[in-house]
This record gives sequence, structure tokens and C-alpha cells, in this order.
Amino acid sequence: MSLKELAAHLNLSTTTLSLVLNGSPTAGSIPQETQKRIFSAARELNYRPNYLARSLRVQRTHTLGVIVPELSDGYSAMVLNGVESILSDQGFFYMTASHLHRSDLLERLPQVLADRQVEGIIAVDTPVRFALLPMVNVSGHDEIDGVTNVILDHWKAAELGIGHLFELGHRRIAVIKGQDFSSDTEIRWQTIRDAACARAIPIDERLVEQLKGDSPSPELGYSAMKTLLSRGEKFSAVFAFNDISAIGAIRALREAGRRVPEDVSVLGFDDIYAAAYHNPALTTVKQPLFEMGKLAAETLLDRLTATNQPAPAVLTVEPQLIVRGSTAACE
Amino acid sequence: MSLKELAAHLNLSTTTLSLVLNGSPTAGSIPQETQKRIFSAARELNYRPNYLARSLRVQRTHTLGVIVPELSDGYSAMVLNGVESILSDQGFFYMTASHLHRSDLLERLPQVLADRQVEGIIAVDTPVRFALLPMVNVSGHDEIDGVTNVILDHWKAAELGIGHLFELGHRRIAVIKGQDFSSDTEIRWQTIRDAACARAIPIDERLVEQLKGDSPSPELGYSAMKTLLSRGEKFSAVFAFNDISAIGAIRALREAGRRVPEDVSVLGFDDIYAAAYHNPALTTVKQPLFEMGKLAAETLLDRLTATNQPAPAVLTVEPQLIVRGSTAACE
DNA sequence: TTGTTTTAGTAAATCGTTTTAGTAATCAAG
DNA sequence: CTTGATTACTAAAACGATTTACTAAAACAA
Repeated sequence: MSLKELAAHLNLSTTTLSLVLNGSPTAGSIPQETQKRIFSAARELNYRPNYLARSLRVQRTHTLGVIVPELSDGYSAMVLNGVESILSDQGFFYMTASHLHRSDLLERLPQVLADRQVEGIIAVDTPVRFALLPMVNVSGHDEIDGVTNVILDHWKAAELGIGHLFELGHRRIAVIKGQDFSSDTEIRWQTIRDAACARAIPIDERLVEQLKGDSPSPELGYSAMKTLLSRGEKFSAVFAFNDISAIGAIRALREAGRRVPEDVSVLGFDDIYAAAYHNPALTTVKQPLFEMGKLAAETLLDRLTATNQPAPAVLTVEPQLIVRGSTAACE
Repeated sequence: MSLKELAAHLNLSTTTLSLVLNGSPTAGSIPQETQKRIFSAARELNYRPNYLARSLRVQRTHTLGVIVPELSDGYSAMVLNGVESILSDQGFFYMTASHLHRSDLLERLPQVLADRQVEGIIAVDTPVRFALLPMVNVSGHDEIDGVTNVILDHWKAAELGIGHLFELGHRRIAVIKGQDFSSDTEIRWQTIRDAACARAIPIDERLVEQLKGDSPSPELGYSAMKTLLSRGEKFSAVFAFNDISAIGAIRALREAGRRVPEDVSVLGFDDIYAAAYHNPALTTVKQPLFEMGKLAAETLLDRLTATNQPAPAVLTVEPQLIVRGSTAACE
């Protein structure tokens, strides 16, 4: 049932129907009676405008592209939840694409999304080098023209985390760094190092180990902790890159006969759903992932709808320390 | 840069360009030299066909709709991963929509996706009453015309789970049922009950409790177990609806002073990433979620591309028992 | 030489909307 | 009685591709 058929059925032109159905101001001159005829015929014959045709004509698709490393890594899913909550309110849809850390996809995805006529792109934890379209990068750290970065206050996050461990009396703190491909890896590491130095407990380089591989499983944290333990260097606490790796680290510690938190305190990052229910419950630095997604979506939509809204370069959100059972005072 | 502009630039018609660029058989009569001119001009001027225009004309969007309860529940994300792995190979994209168990959205989403001209819909753990479009329902249990259900062999899953607990000597087994809105709740419960009865250890109705609420957090399993414990009825094992609720249940058990698995064995379902690294590591009945997503996508694409492929009504996948540390012999 | 086929294209219709630029008919004012 | 505005519409041109149905010239066959 196209507009043309509906028009034929009513003995009116598609023009008239379009004006009336879209509530255009020009429709002011169309008598109420005709308008009613049109509306009720549309309803009865179940007329549904073809979104492609409309989008082609008005040059707006009300569709965004979303690029994530992987859907099931918890982090991305939470951000997407926030994104979707905003978009669905505004009648926008989005197409998701995962880059799986593959450089060919990283290169190509923005282009193929643009080819699909998305109006803008939200990237999550994804390195971005240029912007074909209005873009917001969640956890982006590069300053790029036309790209708004939504980032955590990393300095504060490190202060909260290291501060907490310091207050508990920990002086030899191990760190599990993120993979190089994670946007936050570098800044997280720097801020942690600075926070430790500021307290005169510099992080021993032999107490730093990096996650290896790209599985979203605790396995990587497990391996990292095994390596750390194998070095024989002493430490009483570990600051993990995220909750997932903290969970893996705890497993490795237990296997090595170290109790958590009695022998070693473990501090996570993110506050995923499972954190509160892990055993022991994870003390963690919470990122407001849902809010970051919302903020990203709101910012991008503002830019698309408002007239020539300038893109803010950076939007910062605040972390929060959630103290649970995986950290305790150092003996 | 539109086809028209490119054509003008080459002094050729859009027809010729279209034929050549799409490798149409009709282009056989166009000399190689002209073809080369066209291809290289397209490359140099970075011509990108407008997907809307093309889709409108050929009546194919290469886009699917995906309906899930919520993105961050682990289950959906894993299925989506499988879906995406197939779609991206075939040049398809998809639009995700979450229904959040809201009946208005459940009703409306298929329609708004259809309005967006998706070619088919994949629903995940979502009740479906009719099919506007070719559709595959992952964990669907209703027989609906035009809908293929991808389901787990629930009978076998129950046999594996109950069989495992039975062999360990458990005779009084508690069950945490899923919420009514979960597609698998009813069949899961029935098959578990049957498997228990077949071993002459019928499930005591006072040992059954249902998850309440729709958060994707272990909290629901925690509450359910608290209720179960508060009844004072004895049990030596519990079969949880999924890993998330099993994790919550373990927390409640520990708080009540019951050790897992020494005092109570806990059996999960799904085998999410965290299961292996929980403490204790979760024994669980694994669903091949990634494969289910792949299968759903493959089936739907087959139907869309092959000529009049009939839709299979049901596709069954096999569960697998993963024995870890949360179950042990009954004393 | 004539007729047919092949070669190398093109004009125009089409997909289903929106939007611009009208047009005829009625009405009010001067 | 003319002019100008208002009312109630519509024709046709977009949007940017694809596709059908041609044409005109060259090559080939009889």
C-alpha cells in the first residue's frame, strides 16, 4: 500500500496526502473533513510510509552507526544499553558493527556505515583516526576534528583506587595493565603510576603485567597474575585493569594459595553486574557506563538536530569507588 | 558524488555506468577500455553508491532487525555475536531493538522494524505471536507460521543436569525457575521435573522458587535462594535457571553458612564467560549461544536469498555438561 | 547489395516519498 | 467590475540509483 495507491483510492493527489499526513503547515488550507478522510483511509488500509523513499528524499535516515570491539565484553553492552535508551526515545535506530580489534575492519567500518547513510557514528573503546561523519567516541583519547570524546575522569579514578589501597596500608601494589588496543590502557596506567608516586610508593616495574590476547574472558587476568606470581616479587595488593581480569587474577591467587583479601587485596575496575556477587565481592572503581552511552547518544543527536551545534571536544564523567570484600587492610 | 555527476564527468550515461559498475551481464558489449575508464574514475572521484537509492529501487536492504530483551544480559550478547559473525560475511547489517519485557514494545517493535524495511527479523528469547516478515526466534517455543525456532534440546539438558546431580548422590534437589517472561522457563522446568521423576526423586514443590524481577544481575538468584532457605526445607543441591542466578544463589548460601559445594551443590545453566572463573567455578549446562546465533542468521539468510526456501519449523542444538567445582558428591 | 547480428551505448521509467511552484475557484474589498 | 487574497487542491521535479526498451553504427553473412 503506497501513498500513490492511497491517493488513487481517495481521488486526491499524493501531494495532498503527504502534506496532511505529515502535518505540514501548508496543510492549513485543507478542510478538516478531507483531512479526516485521509487519516481514516490511511489507518484502514494500514498505510505505512516507506522509510527508504522518505529518507532518500529528505536526506535523513534517523539511523546511527555504532562501532564496538565486541558485543559480549560487558563493557560495550552496558554502553550500548545507554545509547539505545536515548535513541529509541528519539525514533532513531542504530546498526552495530564489531571490529574485533582487526585493523582492516577498523579502517573499513566507518566507511561502510557511512555508505549505509548513517547520520553519525558512536565508537566505543575504539581507536579512531578521522571522522567521515559526526562522531562521538566513548573512551576516546585522541583529539580529532569533529569527534567528541566521552571519557572518565581517569585522574580521579586512579586517586580513588590507589588512595583506597594506600589507606589500607598497602605499599607494594601490583598492576595489571590493559592490552595496547584498549583506549584506556595508557591513561589508566599513567594516572595510576602518578597516584602511587604522589604517595611515595612508586609502582615497581616488576609488579606490572599486561593482559595478553583479546578474549573477553577472565582467563587473561588469570594468566597475567600467574606471570606476576612467577616472578617471586612480593606484593600485598593488585589493581586490575577491569573486573573481568580481577576475577581471573583472584583465581590465580587462590590457586597459588594466597587468600583474597587476607593475603592480597584485589581492586577491579568498571563494576560490572557480576562484581557484587563474585566471591569475594569485588571492590572496584565504577565507571558509569550506561550514562556514558546516554551522554554519547545525546551529544551526537544534539549535533545532528540543532543547527550547527559545535561539537564539544571532551565530556568527562566521574568514577566512584565501590568498596566490597576483595580489599582489606594490609597486615 | 552521485552516479549522475560521475556520468557527466565521463560523458557517458548513468545506465552505462550502472551496468559496468555492477558487473551486469549486459555490460558484455561495453569495451574493456571504457570499463577501465569508468572504474578508475569511480575510484579517483571516490564514488560511493547511495544505499538508500539502490535499496529503494531493487527492493532489498540487506538489513535485518534483531529483537532482544536487553543487551547486557550476557545471553543476548553472545547470541548477537554469532548473528553478527554471519551477517558481516554476507554484507548484511542489523538494527537492534530491546523490548525490556514491556508489552507495548513487544507489540510494536516488529512493526517499526518492518517499517524500516528490514528484510527479516531475528528474535532472541522473545515471545512472538505473529510474523510480518521472515523470522527466526532463538529460544522460541510457539509454533507460528513463517517462524523458525532455534532451540536447545531441553530434554537432554535436563537429563544432563539432573543426571549429574543424581549420580553425585543428591536426592533432594531445589530448583530456581526462570521468570515467566523467559521463553525457556516452562520447558526447562518441565524437563527438569520429568528427569527427576524418572529417577524417582520428584522435585518437592517447596524446593522450587522463581526468579522475580527483570534485572540481569545475580541479585535475583540471591533473593530466590534466600526465600528457599527461609522455608527451612532441606536440600543438598540446587539447579539454577542460569549462571547469573546460580552466582547469586551461591552468595545467599554462603551468607547462610552453607558451603558450596561441600554442603550444597550448585548447578548453573548457559556457561557464560564468568562461570569458569567464579569461585567456586560453576558446574553448568552449556548452551552453544554463539552457534545458536549463527544458525539463526544462516537460516534466515538462506530463506531470503534462496528461491522460496521453506522455513524449517525447528532447529535443535545440543547442550553439554561442564563439570567444575560448584557440585560435589552428597555426603 | 541487403539483411542480420553485434557493438556501444542512451532515454526514460521506476522505486515511494517530499516539496516547489503552480492553478483554478471562491470570496472580500475597493 | 476588477483586483487581491484565500481556499483547496495538483503537476512535476526532486532524491540517486537500476532496469527496460530502445537506437545508431559497424561488422558480418548471404
